[in-house]
Amino acid sequence: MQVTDGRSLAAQARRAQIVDAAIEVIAAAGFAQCSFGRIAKHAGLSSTRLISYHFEDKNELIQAVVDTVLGEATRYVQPRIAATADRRAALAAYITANLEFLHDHPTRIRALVEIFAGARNDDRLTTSDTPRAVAIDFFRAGQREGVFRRFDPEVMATVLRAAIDAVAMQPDVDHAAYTGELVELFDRVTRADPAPGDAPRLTPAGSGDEPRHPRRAADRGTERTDR
Amino acid sequence: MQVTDGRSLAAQARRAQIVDAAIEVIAAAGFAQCSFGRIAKHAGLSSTRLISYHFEDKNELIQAVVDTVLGEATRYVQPRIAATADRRAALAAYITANLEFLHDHPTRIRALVEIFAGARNDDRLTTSDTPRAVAIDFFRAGQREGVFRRFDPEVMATVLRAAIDAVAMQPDVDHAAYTGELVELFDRVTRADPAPGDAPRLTPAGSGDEPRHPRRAADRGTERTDR
Amino acid sequence: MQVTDGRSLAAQARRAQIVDAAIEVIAAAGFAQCSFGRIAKHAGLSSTRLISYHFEDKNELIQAVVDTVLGEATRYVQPRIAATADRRAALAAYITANLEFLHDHPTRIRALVEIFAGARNDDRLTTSDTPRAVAIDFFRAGQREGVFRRFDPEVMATVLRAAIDAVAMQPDVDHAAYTGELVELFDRVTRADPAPGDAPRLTPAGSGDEPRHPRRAADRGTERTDR
Amino acid sequence: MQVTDGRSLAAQARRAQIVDAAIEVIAAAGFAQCSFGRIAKHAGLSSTRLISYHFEDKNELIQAVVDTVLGEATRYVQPRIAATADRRAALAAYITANLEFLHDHPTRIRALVEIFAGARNDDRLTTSDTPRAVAIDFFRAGQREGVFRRFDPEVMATVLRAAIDAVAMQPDVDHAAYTGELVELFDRVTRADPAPGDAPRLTPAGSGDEPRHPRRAADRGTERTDR
DNA sequence: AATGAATGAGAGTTCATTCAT
DNA sequence: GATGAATGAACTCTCATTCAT
Repeated sequence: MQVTDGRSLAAQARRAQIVDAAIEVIAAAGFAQCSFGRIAKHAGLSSTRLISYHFEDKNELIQAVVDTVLGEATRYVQPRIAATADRRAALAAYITANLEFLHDHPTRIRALVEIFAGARNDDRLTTSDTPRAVAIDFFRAGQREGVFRRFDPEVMATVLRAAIDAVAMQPDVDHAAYTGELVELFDRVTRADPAPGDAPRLTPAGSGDEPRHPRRAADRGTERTDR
Repeated sequence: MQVTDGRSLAAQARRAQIVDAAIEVIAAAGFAQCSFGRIAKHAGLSSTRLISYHFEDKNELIQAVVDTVLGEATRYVQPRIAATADRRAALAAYITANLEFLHDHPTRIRALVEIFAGARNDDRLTTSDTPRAVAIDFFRAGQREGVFRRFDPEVMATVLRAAIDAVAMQPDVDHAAYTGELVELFDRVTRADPAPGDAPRLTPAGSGDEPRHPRRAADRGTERTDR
Repeated sequence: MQVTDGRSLAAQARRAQIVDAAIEVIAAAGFAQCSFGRIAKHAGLSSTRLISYHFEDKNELIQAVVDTVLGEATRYVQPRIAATADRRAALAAYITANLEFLHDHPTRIRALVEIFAGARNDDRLTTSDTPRAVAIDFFRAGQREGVFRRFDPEVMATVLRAAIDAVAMQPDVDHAAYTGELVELFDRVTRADPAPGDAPRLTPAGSGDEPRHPRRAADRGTERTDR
Repeated sequence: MQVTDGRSLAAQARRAQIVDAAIEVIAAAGFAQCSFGRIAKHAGLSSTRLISYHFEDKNELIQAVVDTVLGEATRYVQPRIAATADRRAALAAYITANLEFLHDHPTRIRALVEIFAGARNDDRLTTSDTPRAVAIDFFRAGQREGVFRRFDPEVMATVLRAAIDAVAMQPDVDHAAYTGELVELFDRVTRADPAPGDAPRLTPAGSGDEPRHPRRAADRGTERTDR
């Protein structure tokens, strides 16, 4: 009976199975319809009792879904941002990676958005270090460096997250097209106004042209996390 | 028993009362918690029977909520758009009016967003002439006129609506600040790139400077509706 | 649809039926076993839903049981006390009437005692004007009049109520014997010590010998209520 | 693995730990809420399995609680009674010792009372030699000796136990005051009526004045046990 | 136009217990 | 001696809806 995080391997596997079933139910039928009964049926469990055995209550299950998907997304996005060399490339990479992950795992992200849309404050979901907060810090840093123009970082973060989340709920999406458009859009709207006769255009994410304001090591920690 | 739309005045008043109660419940507790029981209690009705008496089923009630709020918003926004003289001013007016209405009637818009976030396709909500569709047409027209640059109108419409709806769910919002930021943001990102030595900047909504491409009458009908 | 207390006659009858069934279940099986399911089965109802239709929740049902039985007991005991002419006779009448009611309606009182023994403070049972409080006031008044000796009224009230309630839970009780014994016991222990050469003995309740300290009208209100 | 009563020392310790946890849960939350789950959580056990491992079923656990507390109380009370020289002093000592133990171990006695109030006959609690039975024998013996007047020993025993148990459930009790009052009360109500010109008053427990009817050795065994 | 009464289905949660090891 | 996994039954409560007036 090997134990890793205070739970046996068997228990971890069961929890993962239940979490996966919950994700699929939420993505397919919505947060409101995500009952233990539906999850049990979807996962092929004999009774709902197995769910309440492995999770303290429904909140803990939903929290596990959030933590799982958020963790997966972070592990996907973070290295791609770390690989960039400047703010504008990092912003492009952030959008690109988010939409790629969303393209590869549409149900998981849709479940996440459903939960955030459907859960109330009294459900006590803990989303420490929310993606929006991370984005705000990122924009602030870029403004200090002079890479970004003077906009309200909170507003911009709200719009950025709203735009990405909206894609998750859109039924038939051309992800490549959306990616290009959003990268262009947010580059246009964040970059510092060029000095006359100087018009650097952002090339698509990953092209790796030299940044004018290379990111300092000190900033690295800030944008590691994403939604 | 005077009749206007197939319903007596008394019945219309009752329906309005119930719709208002539903709006308040949804805005306060979320779409998921919006049961007949809650609505009845909130409205001070002795039983839920009164609700199912005036509405065929829950879908019809929710549909009535959507139609009511959407109608109110349209009647608020549309004249403010019609009063503008060019596309860019119209876009600014659209954003401004939306956020103004949202500021004046936060619960009503929040209820709307909750419904759209929480309702599923199988709930058969008919949102003919959706705000997003209107926005798409608007952007297309602006591109034909040469006022807007070449972006994907569907993506832009998605982002525009997502940004506005996000404000509705934000807890403590400085509406004036958000308005200014969003107007600036969407002007920046939609306007055609200036020819060299030519840089018209959008002045705040309502300033009424002469448009370069006056809107044609033929377009008028299209953007009348909003969210 | 005649209405008396905000409820139709039919609803009142249903509630009474359910309350009666609850009383019988509690008396027979204990407070802990008093589930909606048991009550429904005992009352011959098709589902528990009928119970939760007529009562807001389980607390309200239990509260209704308490109010019902307490009301019945009060209506039985109070006139018998009012008919007495002095404190000592009133005390005897109080005990006698309590045990008589208990003899005639053993299940109802047993249900009451079960509830008070089994319910916790967080169940929010409101027993304003508790029998113990009434007894305390009664003893205090008797002491002021000089009829009762100097004992702690709170302790005496606790013992008096405990003694009566204990009878309710005793399986095979000779009520007549218990009545005589308790009357004698509490008379002995409460009456003022006689002056030398003066030994008034209490004759059994209802014998109607002249009291030394006739109760004043002003006191009448105090001992109206019983458990 | 040393064995004393058919169980190893380790097993005995575990059982004692579980019994203690059960006592605390019952005293704090009531008999109805005393589930294996609550006990396990309170005792810091990882699962309820440990409880059902050490106890055949719930009845055995509750029986163990009763035996434990009853044994403790007996070991506390019995010597204090044995140290007295006559019936009336013994009665005073009985009350005094009971309330002292109750004062020192309020949760344990409260748990006991909760169990007796909440448990049903079908729970098969064996309380051989119940405190009430002991008290009956005690009163009978005192009557034979002429120390106690002619009352019904069963009624008196019921009242005595009810009075003591009631103190256990009273929230904020002045134990010293209650002790004095109860001693005085039960002395008054049990003692033989004095012959004219002869008025022996009971002095507080332990004063050790010579009894008129010294207890015979044959009675000693009877009143050893208490509740 | 309005209402009371009733209902079956399903929600999450708790329960003591059994089967393994 | 101790434990994890699993389970069926029962719990209170909420749901939208139907049948009567």
